[in-house]
Amino acid sequence: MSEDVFKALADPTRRTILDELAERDGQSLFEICSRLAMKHELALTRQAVSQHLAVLETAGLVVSRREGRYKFHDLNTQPLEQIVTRWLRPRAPESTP
Amino acid sequence: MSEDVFKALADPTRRTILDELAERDGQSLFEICSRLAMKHELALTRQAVSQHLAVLETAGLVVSRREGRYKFHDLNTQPLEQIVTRWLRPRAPESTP
DNA sequence: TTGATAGGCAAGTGACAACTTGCCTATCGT
DNA sequence: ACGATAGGCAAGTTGTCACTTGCCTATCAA
Repeated sequence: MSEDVFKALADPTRRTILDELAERDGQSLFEICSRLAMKHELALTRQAVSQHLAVLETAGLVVSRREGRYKFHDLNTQPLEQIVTRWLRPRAPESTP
Repeated sequence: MSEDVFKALADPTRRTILDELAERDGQSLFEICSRLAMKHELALTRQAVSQHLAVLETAGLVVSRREGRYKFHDLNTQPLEQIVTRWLRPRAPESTP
């Protein structure tokens, strides 16, 4: 459902998480936590980030894979494509008549 | 600010308004109200729709022009383009190595 | 000028979402 | 086995957002 995608993108912290995953795929929860703290001065608890990741995963924007006690997260940009084409009408060099 | 764009797109009613403006540009507040009621069974007050339009206008997704006692609203898809390219990395035929 | 129409401003309410706190489970190293 | 590390679950709180209600301004028609 694209509803979940829009709701997931509504939060600035979640968008920053997507930025970080776009920069480097396959990060664990703790890696994302420290990156948010270091690079973005976002001092969130581990649970807060975990909940954000759950929202992103429900939206399909993040895919996770478990390996042992680690859980790695990957970015999935596929749900983004449909949300733009929703209002972008076929391009005409001039505006519509 | 793209922050406003994401917040504007977070609400399903606002997305429906964008749908209606994509279908027909230059609608007044009352036209949008009745369209939401007729086509989408969204029985909102005039003020509710007006507030939604204000949010969309702040985000730059809707541009309005006043003529007499009427205020016409037009869709502007330009702010949408940047929000996609934010995470869409350069395309490779296969997945990243 | 009066009434009707199109829209605006501001305070109040209810619901949801972000975040925290506290506790619990699972995997790895020694 | 034991401690440490990586993560999960659930309840509570606070703030924000969507929506309503009530009143006010501006334009047009008669």
